[in-house]
Amino acid sequence: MNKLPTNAPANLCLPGHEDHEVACDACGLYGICRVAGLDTFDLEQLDEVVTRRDPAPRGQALFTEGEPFHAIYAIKSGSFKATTQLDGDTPHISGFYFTGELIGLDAIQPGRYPTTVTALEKSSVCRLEFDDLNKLDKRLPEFQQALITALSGQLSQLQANSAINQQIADRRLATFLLNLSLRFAKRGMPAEQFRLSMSRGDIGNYLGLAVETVSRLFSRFHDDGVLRVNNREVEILNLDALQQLTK
Amino acid sequence: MNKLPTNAPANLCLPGHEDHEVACDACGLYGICRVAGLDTFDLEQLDEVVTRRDPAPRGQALFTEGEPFHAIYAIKSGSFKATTQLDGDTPHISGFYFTGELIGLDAIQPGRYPTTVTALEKSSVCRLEFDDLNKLDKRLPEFQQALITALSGQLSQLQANSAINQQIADRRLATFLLNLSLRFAKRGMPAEQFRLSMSRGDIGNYLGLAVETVSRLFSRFHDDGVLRVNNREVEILNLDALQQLTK
DNA sequence: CGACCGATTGAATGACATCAAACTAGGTGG
DNA sequence: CCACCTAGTTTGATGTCATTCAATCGGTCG
Repeated sequence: MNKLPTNAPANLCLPGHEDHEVACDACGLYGICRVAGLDTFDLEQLDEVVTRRDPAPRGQALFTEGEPFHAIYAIKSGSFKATTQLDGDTPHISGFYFTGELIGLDAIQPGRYPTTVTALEKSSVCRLEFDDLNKLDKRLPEFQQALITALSGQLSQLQANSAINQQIADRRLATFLLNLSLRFAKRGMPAEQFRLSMSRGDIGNYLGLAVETVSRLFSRFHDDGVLRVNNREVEILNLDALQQLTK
Repeated sequence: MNKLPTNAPANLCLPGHEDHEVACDACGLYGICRVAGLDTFDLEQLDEVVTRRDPAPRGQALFTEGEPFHAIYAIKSGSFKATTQLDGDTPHISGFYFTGELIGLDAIQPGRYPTTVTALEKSSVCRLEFDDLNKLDKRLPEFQQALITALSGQLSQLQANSAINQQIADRRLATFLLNLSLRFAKRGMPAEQFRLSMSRGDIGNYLGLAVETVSRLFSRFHDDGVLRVNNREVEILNLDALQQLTK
């Protein structure tokens, strides 16, 4: 199996028309776009496979749980949450997606989207229609290799995050914050200062903690000098201490 | 992209030399073996890509955390646990693998195995060496498609299992047991009666609960008529009640 | 400016961890 | 084959920590 070069020459595949957008070479679809022939600035070929959508406002759903799979998405700007409505109960948040990350890979095999994915803020995405992939023809193996890379990466990241099952609330929130920090850094954003696009309620739901507990933990981390927290603005002041909490 | 037929004609790829082994058409590697040309009983071609290993005794490691990725494995018989040794702390169990399932898919992208995987009982595996895949040549796209299917399936299953983060212990254990039941059923084994190959300690570690709590829950489920529990032997008596507990 | 939603903080209840001890099963060696 | 030993499991009593209920504060939008 051919290995995909991890550091290929940077090349824009689509011009950004929005501020704070991730450049294509820092995007989870990059390897895929590149393979699809989108690294040459040929808009005609481009439109056949990847389409750029109008920005989605906060709360808008990209797709809904149970909907037939048709496309995967890459986030150009903004962020999303994935929820499952297990029966008539309150929905459960199974994950968050940020700028540069891929959405929908977990829908390929089941053939249906297992979650509803909604925008946490005004967000824009690139959309890769799966039915159009036959147009790739000879480049299919390369494309598949890029897809396998992305899939395996998501799988390992999800596994690594399973320490979040730990019983102590400190540990869960610390793990969560470090995970966010790592993902931001991976896309070239500051690792130690960021804005949470999700509410305390969302964080609590995701971590299996009460809203009040999350709030209290933020306050305690703040008082202990680990974080500087101002509403949704977070700055990591003591990285070591935060990492120590995850152990 | 070509769709892989989900119900292909059954064909053994390797003769079982051990009791209780899963048949190849119920194995996670089946789609992959089939594509690799192993559905014809050609042992010479077979040996180039998939190798059958001697049964591993309980406690033996298939590979170790951090080891360079070289192969994926399919379980012919037995079961395994995946652990991460986060720093010098006690190891954390991130998942279990059972007969017919694939191990190592999460190592492709990082290029290293993110966990140590050890046998919970005497177990045998088929091993697919990744370096040998160039021998597949023209069948590579088919193989890749099978791999993508397997990866996406694992990803969606892992996501679906995230409800295990919920705070109530009842819910966690019920979710865990139903997940096991589903996975056994998928391989043609009885869904309502099975033997746990892992200890109470392992279950507690995985779910983020104390051993004593796990034991108490089993006792309570037993007393409530939801389960019949005798040491590691489990029988689900009231499926509805168990499903109700997960909500 | 007032209403509403999200975030914070306090006090009381309840659930799970911890400590401790008895019991069981499986395996080993005499 | 049996006695023993060890690891695993179960059960009880106590303490701790997170949830729950409740009230207040702050920011945003109409």
